[in-house]
Amino acid sequence: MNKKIVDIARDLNLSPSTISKIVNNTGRISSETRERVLKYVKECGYLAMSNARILSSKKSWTIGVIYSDISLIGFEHPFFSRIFQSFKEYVAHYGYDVVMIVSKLGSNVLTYLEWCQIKKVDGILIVMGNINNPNIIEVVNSDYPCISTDIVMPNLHSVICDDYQGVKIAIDYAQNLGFSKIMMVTGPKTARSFYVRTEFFEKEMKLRNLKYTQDDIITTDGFGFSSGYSVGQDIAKKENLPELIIVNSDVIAYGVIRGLNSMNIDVPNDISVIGYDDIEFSENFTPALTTILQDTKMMGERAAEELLKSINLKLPKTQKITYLPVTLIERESTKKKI
Amino acid sequence: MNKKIVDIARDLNLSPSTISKIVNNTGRISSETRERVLKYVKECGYLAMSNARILSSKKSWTIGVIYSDISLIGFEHPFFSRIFQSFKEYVAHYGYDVVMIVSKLGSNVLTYLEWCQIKKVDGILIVMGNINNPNIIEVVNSDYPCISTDIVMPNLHSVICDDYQGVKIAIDYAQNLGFSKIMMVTGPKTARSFYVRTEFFEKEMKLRNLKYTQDDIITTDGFGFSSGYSVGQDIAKKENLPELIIVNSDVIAYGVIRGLNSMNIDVPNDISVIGYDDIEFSENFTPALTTILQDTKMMGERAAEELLKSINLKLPKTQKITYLPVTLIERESTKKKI
DNA sequence: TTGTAAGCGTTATCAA
DNA sequence: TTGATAACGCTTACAA
Repeated sequence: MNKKIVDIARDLNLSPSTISKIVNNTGRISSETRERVLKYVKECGYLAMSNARILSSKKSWTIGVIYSDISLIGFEHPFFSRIFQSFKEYVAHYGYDVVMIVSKLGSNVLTYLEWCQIKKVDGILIVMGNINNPNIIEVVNSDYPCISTDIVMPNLHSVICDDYQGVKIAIDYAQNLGFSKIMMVTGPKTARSFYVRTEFFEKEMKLRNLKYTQDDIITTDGFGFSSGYSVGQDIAKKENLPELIIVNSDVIAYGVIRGLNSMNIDVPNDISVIGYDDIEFSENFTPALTTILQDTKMMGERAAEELLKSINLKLPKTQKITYLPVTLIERESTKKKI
Repeated sequence: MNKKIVDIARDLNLSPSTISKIVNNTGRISSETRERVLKYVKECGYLAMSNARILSSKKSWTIGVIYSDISLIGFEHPFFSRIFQSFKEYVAHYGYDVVMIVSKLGSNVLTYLEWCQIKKVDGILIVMGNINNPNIIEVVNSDYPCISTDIVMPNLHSVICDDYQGVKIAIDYAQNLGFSKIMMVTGPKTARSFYVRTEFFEKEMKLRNLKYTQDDIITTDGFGFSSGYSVGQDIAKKENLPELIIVNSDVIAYGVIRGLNSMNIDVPNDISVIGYDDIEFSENFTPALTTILQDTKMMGERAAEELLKSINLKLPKTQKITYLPVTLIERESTKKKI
């Protein structure tokens, strides 16, 4: 059996509180006994039991993670899982554990907030969520520090990529290629990013005096390949084909391209396509996908940094958005106008 | 502030222990007071604090997860993240939380075992790991119930797909297509599955009197696309081309195919290729990849089921392997011999 | 600088 | 069937 704090206190002829202070680097202790204790602690491999610590202190060193709120997309989504991965590594470095928040625990159904309460989490990461979910709203408006890498709402700090910049870059690039007939294909507007990018698209097209109609902005009915596929086929049927399509998700872009192909339209020779995200596979797709890279590693780290900051500072909650830059990765699905 | 167990005991003129018994469904209580308590508990939304429970009881209702043991592959790997996802859902149903095990927590570096001890986990899931990692070995040989969905070693129960069946199915299929010149490309042999599949390949080829040499089994130097790519190019240079290649990972198979393509060899017209895993993208690759499907959802669920079983039964640890069936998904990277 | 003692919120063991 | 009471292992005022 491992020694407990009382054991090592007894062994050293000191009191448990002294040990505690030394181990936690708190209070004033003579460097003499500090060293003596530290040495012995190392020898015994003494480690404080997590639950006892949490029970008797305010901090739990635990961060709850809301992930699969939208059941349509789970852990397998490479975009979000990379954010999570990088977040986890960052906070671990500062001593935090990461626990998945679930809403049904055994027989009782818990709200996210209830779960956070019984676990006494120090903070919450919303990797992705649904702004209409009452559970999410409740958590965001609670006293728990929260950070989001997806949704944006009042009282919430979000770390997201700059969608306006992304859209601008894409259109810039399209123009440099010599195109003016540009379309946008977006995913379900219930997702914030899909929604705002169409707004920005319209704004920028107007600013640049590029013609477009509402028919040039198509919303898919889902997040996957097949949704893109049927949209690709629809586009192929238009009398007036676009020169370039900006698709707001790589996965959907794959579908659009294949849908186009199925109607004998070649990418990039007939139409150029730009994706969004730069997930791992885009490099290996045929044609390799030109796309807007969102740096998921940076998102995770930045979210972690901001969350830890607000845990330590305990500031009042307000809405805040931290924008991260995006970059265009040029590959083979786009081609200069000839 | 939420009520604690003493509060609701006082309110109801009962003792905390009685409340505890009722909430935990333990001990004998008159159905009269049971109902009264349950009603009031629901009203107040009383929920027991997790840490206090863990401290005073044996169980933590927590399962530790070892994931990124091999730093080369992280959460973004769709194969493993899906297993994790399905595992998590299963155990949540039985009241278990899932925490990521990390080896550096703040300033001190912990072994996996130490981490499990301070967290008092009830069991451990090894989603993927390295059998040579002393941390893993220590955990597996400890008293903690463990389950693995990847590695196989003494004292460990593993839930994995039947690699022998997979290889057999692949060769069966190749023969049905009319081929006998079959190669295998495998990933680094440090990964169990990559290793055993080559063993099974040799065994089956012999059994069927199919000719092959050691040159027909190629090991890549990595897990990714590019490793496959260079192998694909190497194969293209052979004087005696194979008719079909079994590649033990979809991702590597993508690379092999593109490497072949780069040397003007078409798949499937010149050579057929079978992958392994059936990750999400294989359907959308060009050509759509014929592959051996490993049912990750089932793996996660089965692993969860087996782990909970051994948590509850506390049997002595022995090596055990639960094999799950695989199936071949026929797509466009393979073609009948003409 | 160190020690005492009272919590933290449950569960578990006995008694009643 | 219910209730005292002692753990569980640590932190933290406060006292010495």
